[in-house]
Amino acid sequence: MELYAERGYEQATVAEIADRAGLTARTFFRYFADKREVLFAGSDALGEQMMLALTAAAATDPPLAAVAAALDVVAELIGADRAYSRRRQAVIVANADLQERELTKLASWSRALADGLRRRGVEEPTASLAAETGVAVFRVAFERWLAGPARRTLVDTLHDSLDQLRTLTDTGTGIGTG
Amino acid sequence: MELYAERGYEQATVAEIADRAGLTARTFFRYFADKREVLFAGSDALGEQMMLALTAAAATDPPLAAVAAALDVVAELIGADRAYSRRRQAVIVANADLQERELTKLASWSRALADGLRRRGVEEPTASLAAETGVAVFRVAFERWLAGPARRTLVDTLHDSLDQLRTLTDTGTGIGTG
DNA sequence: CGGTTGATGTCATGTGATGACATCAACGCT
DNA sequence: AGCGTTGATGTCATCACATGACATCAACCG
Repeated sequence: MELYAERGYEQATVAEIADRAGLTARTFFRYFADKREVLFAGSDALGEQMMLALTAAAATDPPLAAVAAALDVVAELIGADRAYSRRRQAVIVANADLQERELTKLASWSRALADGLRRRGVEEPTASLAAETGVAVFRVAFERWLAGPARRTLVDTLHDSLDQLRTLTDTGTGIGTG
Repeated sequence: MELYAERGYEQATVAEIADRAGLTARTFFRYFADKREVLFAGSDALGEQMMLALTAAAATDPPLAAVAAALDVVAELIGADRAYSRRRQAVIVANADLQERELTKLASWSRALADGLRRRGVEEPTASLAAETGVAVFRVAFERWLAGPARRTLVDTLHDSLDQLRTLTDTGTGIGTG
């Protein structure tokens, strides 16, 4: 992340990154599937914690509540270091390739959540809908958390966004409500 | 798409693709930013139609209704040729790089929708929330449309999914409703 | 001490992507 | 007809990402 921040993602060559870490480029590619992945390796561990929280949620929780509980854990973990998230996000926002990878990681969370919901007996398309929606809300909350004041926690921001989602759907989609 | 379907995305070299089109690889890269983009060039035009529909929606429509109206147009356009969508999706699903690109296209729709909503006077985070949620619902509807029976239209599937979203949020997130 | 294993390095290679420059056809103008 | 401009395409050179094949070396174990 140092090099990506210093000279930009595209300018930083894999050889340089590996060099700074005291390795060769070949070794870099043994640890990371590609040049981007070095910034996203942590996402997988985060996703695992998320899934633990999902399975731990009460079986009686409605789908979106279970998803919310899972995302809460992610929010707690990520929310612990806002400065780091801001640095990292600055690097990602500056490059389209990195944004693509981030979307992929979030999509994998969504898929995992939907799988988890189905294992809890939630039918399709409810499971996918709850998972996709939950991640969408998380994405918005995360951005607002980074943009907003430091005192506001990510967890709180996430809860707010979930509330606002309810308001949004209650107001109506103009379909089926007449 | 022929070559990608025949031998897989990774096996098809740009030189071959260009060759089949009677061009050189250099020319290919003048028309498409990268090897993937050739499959997604149409998305931009689709996004423009979507935005036209958004601005055409009644000013009194609540945010999610306006987004729904915009996505309706997309659903009509895409829904016109299910066979094509299935072929295309088969190619995309078979390769991670292509899936990444599709996610960014959808993300760009989401960004455009949020912008459009803000121009209509919708505040943040409502605008982003409505846009992200709408696209999330569209994504689910699209997948279900491809998987389901041919008689079911994409527009109908999208409406169903929007209804189910309301059910989902009404059931509660377990936060703020006690 | 010899052999196995895992991590790393070296080398070769293919492909995606891009800049610099050349070519050529179409077109408008005199 | 002849000329110059413009846009599309081709050629060439080059770089960086990515990966397979093989070599090396240290740690560890029986």
